[in-house]
Amino acid sequence: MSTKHHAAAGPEVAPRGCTNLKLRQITRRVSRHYDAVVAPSGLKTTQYSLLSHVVSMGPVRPSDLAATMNLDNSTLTRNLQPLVAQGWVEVGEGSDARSRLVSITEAGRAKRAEAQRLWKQAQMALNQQLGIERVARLHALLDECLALMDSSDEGESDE
Amino acid sequence: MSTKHHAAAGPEVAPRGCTNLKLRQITRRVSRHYDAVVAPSGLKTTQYSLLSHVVSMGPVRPSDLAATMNLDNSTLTRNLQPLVAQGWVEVGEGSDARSRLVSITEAGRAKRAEAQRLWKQAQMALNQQLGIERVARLHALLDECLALMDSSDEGESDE
DNA sequence: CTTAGAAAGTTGCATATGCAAGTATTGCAG
DNA sequence: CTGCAATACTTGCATATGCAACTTTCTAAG
Repeated sequence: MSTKHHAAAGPEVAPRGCTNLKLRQITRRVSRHYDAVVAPSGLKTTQYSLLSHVVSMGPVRPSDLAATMNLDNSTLTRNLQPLVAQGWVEVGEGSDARSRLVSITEAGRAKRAEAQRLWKQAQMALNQQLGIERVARLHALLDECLALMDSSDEGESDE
Repeated sequence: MSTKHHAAAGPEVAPRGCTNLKLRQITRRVSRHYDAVVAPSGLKTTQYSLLSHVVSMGPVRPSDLAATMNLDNSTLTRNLQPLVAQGWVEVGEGSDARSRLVSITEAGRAKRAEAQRLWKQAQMALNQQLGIERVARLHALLDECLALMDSSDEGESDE
């Protein structure tokens, strides 16, 4: 026997190809699709996601926002800038002098609602193209993977 | 009927959440992992992928390389630059005066082999973390999605 | 009070990514 | 030969992304 145990239906064949490459490819594809559909609102989809998180998380500390979105703090700092420049979010003072609080503005809330309609179109078009059942399976699988990676990374570092 | 066909077990519940967001999140996570493992070779994983494609596609036209990798031509042009600067690939003249041909150098081939060992470690660590069976399912699903998006985009444009 | 560390963000540097517009070339109709 | 359209890249512009190093503040010892 080659690898080790295996139940009736699951021979443990190592998956072929590079997971990272496949993910990057499909992500580029999918992002281009969403970006094209959402573009009329003046938002990139990355900005739409960020704006949505600011809405749902209320006034929030940058580091919490970054952690939730799986973004590096420095990336978050910079991704906020175009949104601030457009007046869609505000970065105010936090509890300390070192902290900040990110919050949505009225204009931001409106822009987000506008973009949300377009987002929905993009999502529905994708569901159509891939088949709703397949998209559902994809979501489930991605959620599982994300959860597994989160739990593993908890006690990392070197020790 | 609502959408169309469906087998016994598939009630067509619209998937929740944003496919694009989920993909981007997991891709960031996974890329950071691969990048960390492959870093000692001096390559980012994007560069490793590109180098690998140049190896396997032999001397190749930039636009074919870009198409295969699902990259915009302009992105490809620029992604090649660091590799050229390091002497890992060469961009020579093509059949015409406007075309080019991208090819691997000896140093590039060696570097790719070096990075491949690290890549394999990264992939195995991921298989371990997520479970090999889940990774296999993910690959299969991503391949399906990519194929469906490819076929749909064929005759796009406006007409 | 003073000071070494921890905590929270920001900056410098390098790459990745795509769209629109620009540059060269080539192929073709007239 | 001319000129226009198609081809094949490249550039300009803006954003996204992360790591390492830096700045400012706060906290806890002494």
